[in-house]
Order: sequence, then C-alpha cells, then structure tokens
Amino acid sequence: MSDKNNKKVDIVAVAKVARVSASTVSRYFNHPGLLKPATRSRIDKAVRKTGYIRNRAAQTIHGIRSGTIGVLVPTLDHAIFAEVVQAFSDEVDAQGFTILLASHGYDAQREYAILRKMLEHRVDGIVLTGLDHDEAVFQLIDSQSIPAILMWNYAENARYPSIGTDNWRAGQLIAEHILDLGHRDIACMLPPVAGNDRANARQVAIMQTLQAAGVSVRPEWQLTTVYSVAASKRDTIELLQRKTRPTALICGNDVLATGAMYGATAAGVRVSEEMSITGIGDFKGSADIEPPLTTVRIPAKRIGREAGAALSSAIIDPASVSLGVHCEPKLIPRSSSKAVA
Amino acid sequence: MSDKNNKKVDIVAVAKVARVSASTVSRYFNHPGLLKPATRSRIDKAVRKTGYIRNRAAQTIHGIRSGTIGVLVPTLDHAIFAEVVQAFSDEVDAQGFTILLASHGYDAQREYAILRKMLEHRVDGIVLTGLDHDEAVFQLIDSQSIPAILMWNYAENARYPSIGTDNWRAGQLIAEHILDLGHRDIACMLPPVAGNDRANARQVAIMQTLQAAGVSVRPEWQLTTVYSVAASKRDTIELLQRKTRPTALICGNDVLATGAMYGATAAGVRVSEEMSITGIGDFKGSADIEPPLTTVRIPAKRIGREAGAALSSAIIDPASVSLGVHCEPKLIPRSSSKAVA
DNA sequence: AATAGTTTTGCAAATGTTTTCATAAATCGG
DNA sequence: CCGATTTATGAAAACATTTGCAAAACTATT
Repeated sequence: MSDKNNKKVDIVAVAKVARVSASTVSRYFNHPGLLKPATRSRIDKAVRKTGYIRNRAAQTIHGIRSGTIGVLVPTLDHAIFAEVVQAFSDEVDAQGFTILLASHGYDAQREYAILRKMLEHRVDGIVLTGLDHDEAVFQLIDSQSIPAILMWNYAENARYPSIGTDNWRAGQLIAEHILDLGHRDIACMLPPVAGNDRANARQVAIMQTLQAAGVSVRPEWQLTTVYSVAASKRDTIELLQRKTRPTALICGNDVLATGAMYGATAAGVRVSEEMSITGIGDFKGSADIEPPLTTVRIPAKRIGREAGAALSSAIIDPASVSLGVHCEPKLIPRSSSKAVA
Repeated sequence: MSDKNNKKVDIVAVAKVARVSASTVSRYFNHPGLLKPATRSRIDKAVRKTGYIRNRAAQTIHGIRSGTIGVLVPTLDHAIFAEVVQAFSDEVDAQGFTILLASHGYDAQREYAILRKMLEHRVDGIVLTGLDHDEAVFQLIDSQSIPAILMWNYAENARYPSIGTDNWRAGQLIAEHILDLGHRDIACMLPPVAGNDRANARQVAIMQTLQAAGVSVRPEWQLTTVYSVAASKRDTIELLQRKTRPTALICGNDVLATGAMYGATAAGVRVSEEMSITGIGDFKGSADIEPPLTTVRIPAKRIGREAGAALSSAIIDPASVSLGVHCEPKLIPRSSSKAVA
C-alpha cells in the first residue's frame, strides 16, 4: 500500500522493516509455527507495507518444488482438449500447482522441444496427451525422475500411468451399435490418423468390428476428413450426391458428426429416417443438436480431474503412484441413429 | 545417453566432465561466440553425456527473464477462449516464452490469488481477459512493473493496453441488422452479465440500439440464459410455446444462438422463414450450421496473435509499449436472418 | 535466585547460475 | 623471437532464498 516505490523488495528488505533477520522472515512463510506471535505480526505488517511477493525461483534452487506442472496437448483448438485441460487445471490448482501449458500441433519434434523447456523450468510433473510419443521424449522424462502421466487414452501397458479412455473400445461400441441396428451399407468418416494414436485406435476398432461381422466398407465410402465442421459438411454433401448412399455414417468424433448432420440437412437427407449418423465423444451440444446425436461418451471432465488428482498426489507423495485409471467409454444412443428400414 | 544415473547434474558437473570451469559452461549457453570452437565442442559433448538441463530458476534469480507469461482467463471451457489462448500461445512460443495458464471462473477473489501466484513465479508479463478487474489486481500489477495486456475487449481508455474487439459495437451491429430487416417484435437471449464486462457491453448496446429505434423488448422476451446449448435450447422451446412469438431472436453469442436454432427446430419453427436468429462471435461451425448463422465476427485468432505479439515485444523492449489494437467486429449476414414478412 | 529446559532467533553456509575482473594463452607485427 | 594486443578462461562475488547449528531469551522448577 505504501512503500511500493523503492526498487527491490526481497526478504531482507522485509526483515529490515520488521527488525528481524532474513531467516526469521523465511520461517514466517515456511514454518510460521516456530515464530513468536509478536514477531509474526511484526513481519506481517512489514510484508504488507513493503508489498513483498515471494520469489519461487529462489526457493526452487533449494530443491523445493516449483509448484508447476507441465501440460502438453496437441492443440487447444479442439474444445474437447480445452475441457480436459480446464478440469485438470482446476484439480491441481486446488493442490497449489499452476500449469505450464503448451501445444505441439501433432509435431513430435516440437513436443520434445517443449518438454525440454518445461524441464528447464523445473516442473514438478508432466502430463502428455495420448499414449504414443517419441522414445526421446520418454527418455528425457525418465532421466529427470519426475512423475509423468499420459492423459486422454488408456492402456494397461502404457509407458507411464495412463488415465483416459480406451479408444479402441469406443470405436468398437459404436460399430456394434450400428451393426445391431441392422445396417450393412456403412460409410465411415475418420480424421487423419498420422501422429494421433486416439484416432488411429478408433479407426482400427471400427474397421475390425465391421469386418468381423462380415461387413466391408467400400473404399469410396471411407472418408478421411480433417477435424472441422466445415470439411465434414462438405464431404458429406459430396457423399450424398453419389448414386448409391449408405444407410449409416459412422464418424470418428462428434465434430465430424455435427458437420455430417448439417451436410445431410443441406443435401435434403433426413437424418435417422434416411441415414443414421453417429459420433464419438459426446461433446457439449451433441445431446441438443437436432436430432440428438448418438455417440460414445468420453468423459473429458472426469479424465482431467482424475489425471490432476493422480499427478498431484504422485508429486506430493512419490510413493503413491497410480497405475492409471480407465474411464470407460459408454454408448449413448440418441435419435440420430435408427434401425435400418 | 549414459551418465543419467548420478544424482545432480548441474553446471559444475558438466564443467568437470569438460575439464573447464563453470563460468565457461555458462558462457557456452549464453555467449557461445566467446568460446574457442575446441572448448565449445568439448562442452557440447559433456552436456550430451551428462544429460544436463539448464535451470531457469537459477537464472531467474539473477534478474534474468523467466521466460514465462501469465495468462488468466475466466474459463477454457468456452471454445472461444481456448482459441484465443491457443493463438496467443503459438505467438509467444515463437519468441521463446511459455505460458502459465489459469482460470478464475469469473471470481474476482480467485483472479487476485492466481495473479499473486503468477507473480511469485516471476512471470515476465501478464494477460488478463476483459477490461474490468478488481482495483487490487491492477495495483498488484502496477507494483511489479511488468507489462500487462487486457485481451478480448477493446477500449481506448482501458487501464492497460487492450487488444480485442469493441463489444458494444458488436451488439450495436447485430441490433441494427435486425432492425434493418424490419423486425419489431424482437426477443433477446443474453448470458448473465455479472462479472462479465463483455456480455454486459453487448447487452447495453443491443438494448440502447433498439430503444433508439423506438423498439422496446417486452420483459417476457428478455431471456437471461447461461452459456450452454442445452439451456438455450430449452429456453427457446419455452419461448416459442407462448401465444405470441417474436419475429427475431437476438442471442448474446453463437452458443446461445446454436441452442436457439436447435430449439426452434425442435419446436417445429422454421428458422429465418418464421423467426430470424442471430449470434455474436462467429464461432467455428457457425457458418456451417443449417441454416448458416448470421452473426458478428469477433476475430479470436487475430486477437490472440496480436496480444501475444504486443506482450512479447513489450517484454523484450519495454520501450515498445502498444497502445492497444482494436480488432473490429464485423457483421456476417447469413441465412438465419431474413427480412420480416 | 540458580539451574535446567524450552522456545525463539540469528549467523553462516548452501543452492545453481551469471557476471565482473583479472589472468593466462594465443596471435601478430616487426 | 619479443613485446603488445587480443582472445579465451577461471576465481570469486552476487542473486534471493532455505536451513543446520548455536546463541539468546524465556519458563519452569527447585
């Protein structure tokens, strides 16, 4: 409130004002119980007067935790990752951690570079998105002996504890659902799988499940569409203009499914009556679109929370290493899919 | 690759391996030009061998920049903020900064607390979302003499350089558009404005503009709806079930508008023919929904980029303080709005 | 009032870097 | 091959803290 003018206000400046030693001020923050109430309040006043703000950098070089966690995501531009990060951040924030966030845009090189930067900042833990990463990335983390977690996907045998969903299972669930409804003329619209183990697992699962049921997807009905409503709308319109149409369109995620629904509407095809459309994800809004979208729920919020909880406890008590958590995907049948006529 | 086993690998460990002094290793990183090529490559080898990672905390206490920027948003759960943050992050990342991200959930208390934590980490700069903040927040930033930027909103007389759009203008644009189309029976669906200067500015602008044209919105047509497709769908259905219907529904943002479109569809009301619906934001997907949504574009990506550029240049060269950038909102008329019959 | 015990505080060393200053080594012109 | 420059390196101080140890200040007990 008052002495904010003078240059550097460090612990000794506070000490001077409070007429104690620097050590005592340090203790005031770290072990207040050791102080006599009288000195405590004297320091309290001094801190307030000088506007002192602790310097975590200086603490960190004493091996004290930095209080930061590095979070690495492919992008924040997909609402779903933003949601996970939000949940994660809320959770660790409650434990006193702040997140150092960066996105690599599905570029393994950048992921490595960013990870290095985070380690330079001496993060107390690391969260990566997905299971697959460059071996160099894993080795770098290993060499630093800090806890790491793989978020979003789940697999028992992952390199680090993984907290997320089994994307293979998600793909299987939706494919089975469509088969159960009697569909045989099925089209698939999937995102590019390069560098994206989630998308890849879903694709493989869908294809295998259909195959196993004796259904094969015609090559011209296997669409690879970038993650965007616009692209998927366009591709769907194109698909529906051809002579033969599928009775069902399985989309790799809810964004593609949303675009597909718009595309069908634009092409004058009634969704569910004339063609079923499904997504994966159960994003916000998927329940409300008309007709409501059949999808597989991937509990983003829960994943973020669990990951946050697991990582902060691994940091605070290194003995408490989680083995990972499988957040089961769940089929959510809504009206965008229907038994074949 | 090899000696990762031994405990602490610091600059002196590297120095020992390279048979030079610690100072030389420090120079290797900070002023490589001063080194003889031979020693440089010797150190290079040593760094590689020991797996040394620089310790920014130790640098930071020398007054060297921490290389971090604190980013404070209300939430990441709204795709639009995630988009801004992504663009911001990409921009500052290119300048070597990493972001420390946190969300306050529209809680002024938390904003202050988070800001303090960021300052403890000695961030090199701060970005806040929106123009209005607790006076304590401003004072805290002032006392630290680090650059700060207000992102998302723009106003000439803001406390710090602001980079964003004029939300009042955005509200005005959409209201004028609806008036121009001849609508007089107008409903408004707006988010709660508490602690949200953006939403507040839009609301005021819309109401004033309508008022100025002699149009007053009936109280029962002034809906306050939380930011969610589900809520807005529900409220729209409810609205459309009443005896008298508006010919136009102005929504405070594209999420509400999306829900409103779904609600209208669900209620059997054809959008644009029977009722115009508009949003604000031009979110991803708004162009593709059926019918495509009339809205006011708020250039999130550009805002993030410009903010990132402005802040990093203010950090690198304190003389280059931006005065703010107004990213003009722009009316995007699409087919969800139509002249009144 | 003296002793023993406890609580509170300060001193100094330590943390991992950077940087100033000084010195040693290399280079150069003659 | 010598002295004068220039270039490369090291020693030590500085940065803002924490912490082990010991001294000082209290309390309690007799």
